[in-house]
Amino acid sequence: MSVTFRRPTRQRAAVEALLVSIGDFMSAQDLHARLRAQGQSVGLATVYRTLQSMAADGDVDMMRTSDGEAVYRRCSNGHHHHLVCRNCGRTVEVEGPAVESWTNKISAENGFSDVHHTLEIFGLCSACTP
Amino acid sequence: MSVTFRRPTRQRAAVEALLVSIGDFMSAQDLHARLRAQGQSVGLATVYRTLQSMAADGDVDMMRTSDGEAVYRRCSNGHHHHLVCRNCGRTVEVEGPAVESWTNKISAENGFSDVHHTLEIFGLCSACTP
DNA sequence: CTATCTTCTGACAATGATTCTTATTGGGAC
DNA sequence: GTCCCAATAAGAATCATTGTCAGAAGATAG
Ligand SMILES: [Zn+2]
Ligand SMILES: [Zn+2]
Ligand SMILES: [Zn+2]
Ligand SMILES: [Zn+2]
Repeated sequence: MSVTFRRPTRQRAAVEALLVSIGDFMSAQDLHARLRAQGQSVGLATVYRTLQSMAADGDVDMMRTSDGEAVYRRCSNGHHHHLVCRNCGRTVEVEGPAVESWTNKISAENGFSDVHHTLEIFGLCSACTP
Repeated sequence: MSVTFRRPTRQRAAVEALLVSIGDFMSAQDLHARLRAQGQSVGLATVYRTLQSMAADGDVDMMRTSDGEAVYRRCSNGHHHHLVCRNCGRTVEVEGPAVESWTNKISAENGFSDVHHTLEIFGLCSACTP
């Protein structure tokens, strides 16, 4: 597992700190706007590059909203999935050993190797259920 | 189950026929280019609208590639997922009753209602394994 | 500390998928 | 045929994301 070295820079620290303080999924555009709003000057391209590297290093989790926009969140380590409220955006991390073994089994049965998967559940949380 | 009525138009028929003949995932842009190439004149926006309505009606299946582009495929009916070769694009439809019940259970446990989910598995098919 | 090498950054241009706008067309019910 | 309204075409507009490239700032050796 080669985790490329990253230089500790003001910008990287700012993005990470903001993600920690937010604790929820947020798009690169939003993060950039918030950094601007709090006076921190960080370029938009830098926010994108930083998030991509953090995601590659496994420091943040990336998912795509239903309309294709990438959103990032500071996550607990380890493989997991999300249960997302499509109304208020509240997110719950979930784990499913059964799902993991199923994907492995189905992959092997079909001769696929080096697999990974994406799984997201969308619905209405209790607070948003009418 | 309200399935809105759709007018049978030349364009809609052309998109559907092409999807059937291809039998694989394809982006709106690609479909449009192919229609053009075979002499059929169909507007790009029309291809988008048609695909969206077909997806809404459950006539085609939509998924997003890792870079966020939407791709569509004429699929067998019923809920299922895909095992996709990240090298050659070969796709296998898979079903997982265990996964379905797991998502329902986990949703209920967390007070979520009206849920749906996305699940895709990516890997290397046997032909593409080195 | 200074020189130097390398990576990171910022401003802005460029890309590319998707949607919007508006005038026009063509199913389909009568 | 005639009328109504959804469907379409063409192109402009939107908007997230990426590319460019010169300059800034860590790291490292001397
Ligand atoms: Zn909610
Ligand atoms: Zn998983
Ligand atoms: Zn393959
Ligand atoms: Zn499913």
